[in-house]
Amino acid sequence: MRILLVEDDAETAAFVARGLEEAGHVVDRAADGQDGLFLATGGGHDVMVVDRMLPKLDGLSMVRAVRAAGIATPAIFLTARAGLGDRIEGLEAGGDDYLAKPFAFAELLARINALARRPPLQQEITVLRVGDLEMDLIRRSVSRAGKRIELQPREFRLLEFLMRREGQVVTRTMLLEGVWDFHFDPKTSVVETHISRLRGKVDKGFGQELLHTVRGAGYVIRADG
Amino acid sequence: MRILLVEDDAETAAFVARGLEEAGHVVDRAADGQDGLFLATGGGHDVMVVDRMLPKLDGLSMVRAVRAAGIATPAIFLTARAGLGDRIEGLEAGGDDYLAKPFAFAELLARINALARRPPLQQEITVLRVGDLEMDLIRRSVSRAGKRIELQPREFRLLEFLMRREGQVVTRTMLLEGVWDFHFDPKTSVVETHISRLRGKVDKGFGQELLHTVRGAGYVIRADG
DNA sequence: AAGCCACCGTGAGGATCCTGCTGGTCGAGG
DNA sequence: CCTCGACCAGCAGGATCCTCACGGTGGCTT
Repeated sequence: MRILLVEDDAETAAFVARGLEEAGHVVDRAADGQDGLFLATGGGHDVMVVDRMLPKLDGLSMVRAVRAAGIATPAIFLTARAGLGDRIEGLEAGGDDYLAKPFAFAELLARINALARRPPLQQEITVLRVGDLEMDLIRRSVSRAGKRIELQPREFRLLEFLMRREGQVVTRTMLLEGVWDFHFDPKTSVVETHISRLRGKVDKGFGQELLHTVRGAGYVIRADG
Repeated sequence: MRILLVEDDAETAAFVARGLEEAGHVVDRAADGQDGLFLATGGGHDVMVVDRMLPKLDGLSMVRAVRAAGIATPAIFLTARAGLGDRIEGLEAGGDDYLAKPFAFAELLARINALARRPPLQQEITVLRVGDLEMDLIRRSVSRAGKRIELQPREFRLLEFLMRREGQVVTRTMLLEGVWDFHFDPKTSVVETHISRLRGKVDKGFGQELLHTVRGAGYVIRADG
């Protein structure tokens, strides 16, 4: 999930960002309302987490402006104050939820999940399968033909990205954005290197190959020939 | 889709161009506004992606000039700055959209599709069919009578070009421009060679032939006799 | 605080694959 | 039967990709 975090206090921002990333989300950050507005209007976020007090453009106005731009991304406000009046103001501005600092991180996560309208744990996809390859997202474990495979964090993200798009060709650019969060060309063979490592663990020694390269385009994971 | 990219920073240009090409588009590049204007007035582009800051002729002026020349090709501006004023200026100059650097490439792609007035993702044509031959543009896969066919990048583009024009005679010149991006006659039999290879994979072994030669004119793909 | 270790990106070298060209052959049309 | 366009197998240059070893970094332990 892609989350926009707009928070000026560096410490809080770092804490929240880290927590969200550990939970497997991609986090875009902005330190003031103006930057936040711009990133938000770019769209593509599933949720935005916005501090109410921000330099340049306060959180309330920011979300109002985002809504005016026709963006419906759900918003959660963070605030030092916790009065009822504040809450009403926030909702009127187009916010969807409200959290008073200091807050329990777990609660933020829960609300984010709720807002993104994900069935809370019930129907959620927790196991990806491609052929005899299995990935359990909760246990963070991977196995093929019943045999456990140890993956590094980056390798895991890479494989997850591919498996979620089984059968589709995934371009290098998509991988750099989705797995590395690079928005530029590193001009090195990062992707190839990790694909190679992944192959060593996932394909080598098992009869059928699952990771296929599509020259000039990218990679696919696929069970059939 | 044919896209004109006008960007002076070589790295950014390379990254964007590569991403677009991976996504199956044809990219024409210019490094300054003057060249950009020249290429744009040539027409034939579906979208142009223009940096605002360019040598010789800035992006804004360039697009204004293109519009003055009666070319309506939709334009997307790229910019380092992110102010609202800039956005307005851009729209006034005849730009259709606006993207602040650094931007997520996926977003650029989405906006390009939006501007080209493509049905947004839902109704998009992703599968081409001619007789029992099928091409899935997202999966980049081709199959005939249910049997998977492996195609090289150039072969894929060639077949796609033909299938999009089912029943129409496609001339050698059209192919050279649309598939090879050649704007001159190579005076060799590139086209014939690739048609031949394509036949070997697509027609050979299946009863009915789909690729037909039209002597002195070009080629057609057609299911019936 | 120092040292160790896991993880990851870098860059080079080499393997592999793709593709355009050549030139001989085929076959349609006149 | 002749001519010209089309076909296609084989080849080589070059682009792309794979793999490996190395070193930096940051986290963790002692």
